[in-house]
Amino acid sequence: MNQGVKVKGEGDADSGDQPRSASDRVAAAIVKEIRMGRLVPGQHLLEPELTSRLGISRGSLREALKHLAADGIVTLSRFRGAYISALDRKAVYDLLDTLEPLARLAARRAAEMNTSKQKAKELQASALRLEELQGSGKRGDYLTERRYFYDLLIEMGGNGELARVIPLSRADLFRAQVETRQSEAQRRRHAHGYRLIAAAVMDGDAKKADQLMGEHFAGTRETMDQLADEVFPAA
Amino acid sequence: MNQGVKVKGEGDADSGDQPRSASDRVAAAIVKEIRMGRLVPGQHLLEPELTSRLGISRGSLREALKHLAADGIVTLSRFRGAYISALDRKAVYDLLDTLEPLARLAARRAAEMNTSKQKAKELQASALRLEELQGSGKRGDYLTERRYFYDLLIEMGGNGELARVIPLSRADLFRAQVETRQSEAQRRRHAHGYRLIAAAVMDGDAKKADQLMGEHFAGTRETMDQLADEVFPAA
DNA sequence: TCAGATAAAATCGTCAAACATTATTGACCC
DNA sequence: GGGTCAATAATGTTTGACGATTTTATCTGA
Repeated sequence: MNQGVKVKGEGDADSGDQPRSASDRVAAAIVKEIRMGRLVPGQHLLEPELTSRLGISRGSLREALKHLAADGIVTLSRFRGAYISALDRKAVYDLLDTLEPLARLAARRAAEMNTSKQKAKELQASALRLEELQGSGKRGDYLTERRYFYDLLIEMGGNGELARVIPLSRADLFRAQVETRQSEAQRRRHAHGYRLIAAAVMDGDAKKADQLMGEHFAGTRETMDQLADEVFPAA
Repeated sequence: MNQGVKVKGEGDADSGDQPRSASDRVAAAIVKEIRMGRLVPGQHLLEPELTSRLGISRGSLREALKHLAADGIVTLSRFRGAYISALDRKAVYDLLDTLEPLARLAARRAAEMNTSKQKAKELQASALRLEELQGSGKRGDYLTERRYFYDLLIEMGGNGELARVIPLSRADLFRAQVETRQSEAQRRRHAHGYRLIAAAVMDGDAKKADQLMGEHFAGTRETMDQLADEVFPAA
């Protein structure tokens, strides 16, 4: 059996530099617009409007929407179209419970793979930028930098599966939804957590990086507990 | 800003009973064929062949392939098409590292939510079927039952995010790749692990369910260590 | 005026056909 | 056998079409 099947593994990894397809570009554009606040949770995405604005065909757009729906960023409803997902309180806690062990794994692995001090420095630089951007009012820039921080952390760990699975885009959505509703102190604590984590990674202290990420999530849960119900859509 | 945006949350959850789209059916069909061994890792998926065999248009097929690529089940290479992903050794260990904390979370939550004894019994029944199917030679049936076991475990936990994130289909792919290469003892241990987990869930012993799932993964890693290199594609 | 029924418009899901771009194949030549 | 180049096949993307369904607008009657 299986005669003459050409095996194409994953090690090829030529997927990094090949030009992205139209649907990938569209998906990235939509996630970016969410971070920037131009698309808000609950918003209805109309195919005619998007195809004309982004200059692509319906087919490519639908591929992108399918992708985003798989990531949980948009919700597809038959014959009613695509909506930017809105996370209710339970969905947020579920997201945090799921994201936490993955983020801790990422932090641990990044600290263990301390081969590249270059990347670790970049991580610290990103953490510093986060503390600067926090409170500057540039919400979109803060969220974009935060996403970069996580992408870097995961890349450092070198676990390709984690990079595929960890719901960072969904976390973007969650952050975009609650970011403006937090107090100054809450925002400051959040940004400061990243600097502590980056320092532990730089030190190669995997156990501490893991623990700090856990405390970071504990802080986020505390913040969520304090948020008013109006932040979340009706259950 | 954001004037007049109708908020559509996720609580609606009417997505359960609405008829599946063509692309969803196709994606499910392909995953099933992988479990059944009719599609093997590394195999090239040709659009003309699939559209005619499955009776759908190219557009719908491409949506399905995009979905599967997001799940890491097929690898898309520009202008060269879709291949069933082949996991090399590192990818397998990465998958196990990522999957383990999620599976433990699922087991813990399922044990905590011990409201529905009905579901717990179903879980135990599934575990029993797994021990029967193990060694029966019905590889496809075993993998399908195993997938059902995990789906049930996750559903019991009630964490929707976990259900979206956990890479079960990728685990299916991994299992399909190595299942026939395991020894009788390895297969028996694997199947038996599920029964122990189901029992802990039934008892509502979250800590034990978590720990047992961890041991289950330790066993799987041990099995992987013992497998020959020929099982995996060239790095 | 307003609630309910009806018609019209808009939108989605799917398919079919077409064209441009790229990879693969195979003939040809040395 | 190895290399060059045209023919072939497959993919990426677009456009147009049609039925199904939802949403919006209009009309009616109380």
